[in-house]
Amino acid sequence: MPELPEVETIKRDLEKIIVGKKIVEVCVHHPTVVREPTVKEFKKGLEGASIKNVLRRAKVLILELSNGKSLVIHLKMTGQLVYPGNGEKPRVSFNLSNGKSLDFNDQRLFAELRLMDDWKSLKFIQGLGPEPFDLTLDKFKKMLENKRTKIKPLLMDQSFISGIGNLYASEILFRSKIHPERPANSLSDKEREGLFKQTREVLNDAIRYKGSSIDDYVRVSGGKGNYVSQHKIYGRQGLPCLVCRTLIKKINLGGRGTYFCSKCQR
DNA sequence: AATGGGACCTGCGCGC
DNA sequence: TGCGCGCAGGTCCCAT
Repeated sequence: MPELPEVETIKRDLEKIIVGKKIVEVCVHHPTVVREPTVKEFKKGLEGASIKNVLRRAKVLILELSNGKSLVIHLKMTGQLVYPGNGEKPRVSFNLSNGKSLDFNDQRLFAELRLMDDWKSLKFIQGLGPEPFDLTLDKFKKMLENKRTKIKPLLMDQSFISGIGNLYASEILFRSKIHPERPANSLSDKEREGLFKQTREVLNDAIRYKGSSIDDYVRVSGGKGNYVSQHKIYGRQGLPCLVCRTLIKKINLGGRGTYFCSKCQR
């Protein structure tokens, strides 16, 4: 579930809290989440290092360490980073020199932790499309040309544009008044411009509200993100559209729940 | 090339 | 009350 706004929120929270702190001990309670290298090497490479810098690329968090290595964290759907640890048994805990711990939780064990020499060499990172905020309108328009794919799965395609997932794709398309099944290359100039604008606006607003706390997403403090109060379409199937009162539909698109208003979105 | 499905997981809510 | 099932979605992988 954590998409760009949630991961960006965690990044900004972490930046304030853990930069400059030293990791004294790493406890791996569930080895499944450590994907690279071995658990032993993972611990060895982290213990004694301090955190120099926190970065975000797409939905991925990167903690750059004083020893030149990087801790790469993909939260997937249910991953959480909580500081200070709240006593619930985490999958992995990073004990810091101040006696507190940064806890990594992940109910469904989809998340991935990696300790790497060069995070940019990770295949997933290499395959990523541009960050939404790095794009210009012209570039974005060109990207949509010759794409016959349905627009919603395309927005969620990380090799096309990075950071947008199921929730924000629905919100962006509703506000752009574009039907999620429209072929990308069928969008008019005006629609492409609107889509570009709404993409930035929705993601920016969501960051301002500190993300959407549905399912497992919490901030590093354990607090919630408040963008759910601004949702107009996601999760509202059967309820009246906030603009025209038409009942909101839910369909399956690319295996994902897709919410839209059949009157507002054409 | 694009699309569809299954796999990975677990907890929750639903129907019976 | 309890059980089994489907669903939730990020990403990879395979088949068509």
